[in-house]
Amino acid sequence: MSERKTDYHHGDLRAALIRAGGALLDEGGWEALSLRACAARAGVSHAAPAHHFGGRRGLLTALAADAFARFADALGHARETAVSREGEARPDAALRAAGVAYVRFARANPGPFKLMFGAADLDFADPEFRAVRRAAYEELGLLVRPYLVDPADAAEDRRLRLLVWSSVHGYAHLLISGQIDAAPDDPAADRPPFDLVPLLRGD
Amino acid sequence: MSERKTDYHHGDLRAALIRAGGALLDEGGWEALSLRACAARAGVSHAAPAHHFGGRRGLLTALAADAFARFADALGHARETAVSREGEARPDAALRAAGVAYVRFARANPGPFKLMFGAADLDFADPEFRAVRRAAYEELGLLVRPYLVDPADAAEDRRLRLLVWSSVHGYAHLLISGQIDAAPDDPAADRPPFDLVPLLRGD
DNA sequence: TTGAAATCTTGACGGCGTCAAGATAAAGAA
DNA sequence: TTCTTTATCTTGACGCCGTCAAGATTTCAA
Repeated sequence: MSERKTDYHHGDLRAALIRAGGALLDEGGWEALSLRACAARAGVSHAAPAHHFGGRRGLLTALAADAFARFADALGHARETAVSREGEARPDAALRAAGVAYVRFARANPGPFKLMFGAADLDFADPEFRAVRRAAYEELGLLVRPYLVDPADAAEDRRLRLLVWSSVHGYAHLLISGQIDAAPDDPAADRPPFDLVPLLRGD
Repeated sequence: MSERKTDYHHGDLRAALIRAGGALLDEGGWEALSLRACAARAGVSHAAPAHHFGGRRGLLTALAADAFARFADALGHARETAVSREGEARPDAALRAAGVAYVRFARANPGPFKLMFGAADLDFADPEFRAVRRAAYEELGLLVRPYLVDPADAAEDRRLRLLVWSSVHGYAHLLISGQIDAAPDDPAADRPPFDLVPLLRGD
């Protein structure tokens, strides 16, 4: 349970606190995450986390950055390993697979997901947080690129990213917010109730 | 400032607390809303709000219900007063107007909006909360109905509601979550970067 | 070896949600 | 009217919280 090795100089306390915070995030969401509980789980004094993260805001931002990295990884993995089924173009398969991966991540990790997008007054100026958010946005760009009529048209690029992002994110967010009645363990709900491909081709 | 009339039996303390809570919601969001601050603003003792709402959860649920009612009103008003422009069908105008109204409400009332959809472990069993949420969902049904191929097809009905709801909600939520860089006072951002009409007709 | 810096602890402060007990006003019964 | 009951609101206390200052301990560089 306790991760400390000695009374002083834990060695890797920052990582241990991230792990402890992640566990608390999964259990009670970010609203219920306290620095003191996080410290207790890591086996250190109540004020230790503030030293590494500046305060609760800093810890939440670090946890959100960690979640964003895993999120971008999940999207990237889905895009790369997507297999085209009979007559399905490769970009179409990648897009659909990423959409499912997006929803699946949100459902499997509601705590981190709500933290990432719940606007818990995170520190948007934090360099690491900026970097992982940018990585996720570029994953989106890779998915949309094949559908651009003019790959150099930045406005079209932005519009297509927003279209696919908004629709998938909206479904995922409504789902985990309890607005849509779906069995929590029903894998069929992982698939958005609309097809992303015609949404992009339709213009 | 103080809304009380006498030391005891305020008379309409519940409504006064809703007003005070709404103001706090606009100022600092639901995360920063405390029963004690709400009580202080209404000019009553620190434990008074708990008596009327059971606790913080009850107050937040009541505030969310209040916000949902105003939200449904905004959508309904947009739908009813939508004017068709040269050659535009009436349902198309209503749908587009409601989409703009949805985003506009979210941007103008980020505090209530995040409370409504932020899944702040509200009391989803509360009768009033259930009623206003249902009213909003039925507003959505009125917008989508004209596009149903078979008005009796419940599955299609649900699918179209989810499509338009997801896309507009996703855009609105990404916007107020700071994920999309847009000037907070830019009215052009009220309009989703996609047209809802072909999204519904496209199938 | 020694001084400085980084790491973590200890203790305290006010604010918070919640509960129990009490005070006061309103409403109903006689 | 007076008495009793009920609803409303206050007071006080409890433990948990984030944060800060000060101290203790370890590491590291000079």
